[in-house]
Amino acid sequence: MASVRKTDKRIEDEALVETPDLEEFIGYNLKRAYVIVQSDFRRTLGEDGFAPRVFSALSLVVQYPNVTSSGLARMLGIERSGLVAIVDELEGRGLLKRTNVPGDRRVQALVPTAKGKTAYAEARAAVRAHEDRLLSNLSDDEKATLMSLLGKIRATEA
Amino acid sequence: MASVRKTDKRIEDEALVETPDLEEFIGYNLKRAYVIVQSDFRRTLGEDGFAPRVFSALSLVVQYPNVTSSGLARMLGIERSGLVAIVDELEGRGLLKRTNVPGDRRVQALVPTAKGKTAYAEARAAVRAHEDRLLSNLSDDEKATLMSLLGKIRATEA
DNA sequence: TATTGTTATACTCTATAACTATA
DNA sequence: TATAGTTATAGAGTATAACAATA
Repeated sequence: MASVRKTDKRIEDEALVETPDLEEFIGYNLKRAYVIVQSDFRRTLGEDGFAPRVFSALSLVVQYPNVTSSGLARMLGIERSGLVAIVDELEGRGLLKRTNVPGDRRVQALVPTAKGKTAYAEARAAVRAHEDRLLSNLSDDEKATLMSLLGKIRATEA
Repeated sequence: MASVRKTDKRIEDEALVETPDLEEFIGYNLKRAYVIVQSDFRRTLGEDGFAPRVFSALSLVVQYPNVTSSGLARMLGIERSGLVAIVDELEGRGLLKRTNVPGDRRVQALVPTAKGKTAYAEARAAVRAHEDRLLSNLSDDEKATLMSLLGKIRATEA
């Protein structure tokens, strides 16, 4: 039964190690924290809500109208082949349109629709609410410090 | 050509937005930072090195000898079915052994081999070197602050 | 030659559900 | 009934390589 386990050899061994090595690594802590935030994001936005990467893409399209898929890929730090499914989903939902660019027929400018702008404003509010609620045990100062330190890590990127 | 792009409409639009909404979200910054650290981890440990989750599992097996797969799953926050491939790899490399536990024949205690302990010590040193190098633009104080803030996020977990 | 968007493909990580052998 | 380990399976997310159209 379960109560026996609390006193058996395996758990006694655990008690001998105060802090596992693992907890000393930034990478491990970063991942565990990221998983928590991401899964709360998905839970909050729900089945029919945006996945994080789709939300990110929509955000950039609304803020940078006429951005291209390749531009989006660069900003998001992923390969441009990965943008196809994301843009397909957003276009399929009627939130943006692929439009031709006069002067370069290779390129498709991504333009948010009115519906897309509205949907983004609502989703942004939902995401803000999710982070405010989930991270309510961090003060505004702590959040700002965290952002700044994460920014320092991001600044190491090649 | 590329130089034209710097003055076309798409990039002019970008200049109008100082800071994209995206950058205000903890989740987004957490993910970007995590991707950087994780990919440097993999690059540093190399083709035949441990993947992050395999390193994590080995670390816990070395520090908690006789831990079970289910125990590992709980500590790592993943489903126990996911441990099978990880433990298979570590056992296949001769770094741990699945051993029977007298008194409960359902359970397999995971015991690190001598080779496993050595391999872990070396990998741990490599991971520490990777983080020290990658995060050299953060002071020790900043790293400690970051850990503490990530710990606050982890503390929100159900 | 180089770039854009795209397709095909594969790999990693993870989850869910069900099975078996035990308890 | 419940738990440990396992299998089968599926779904994200991502990458690489190649292609057609265009520059």
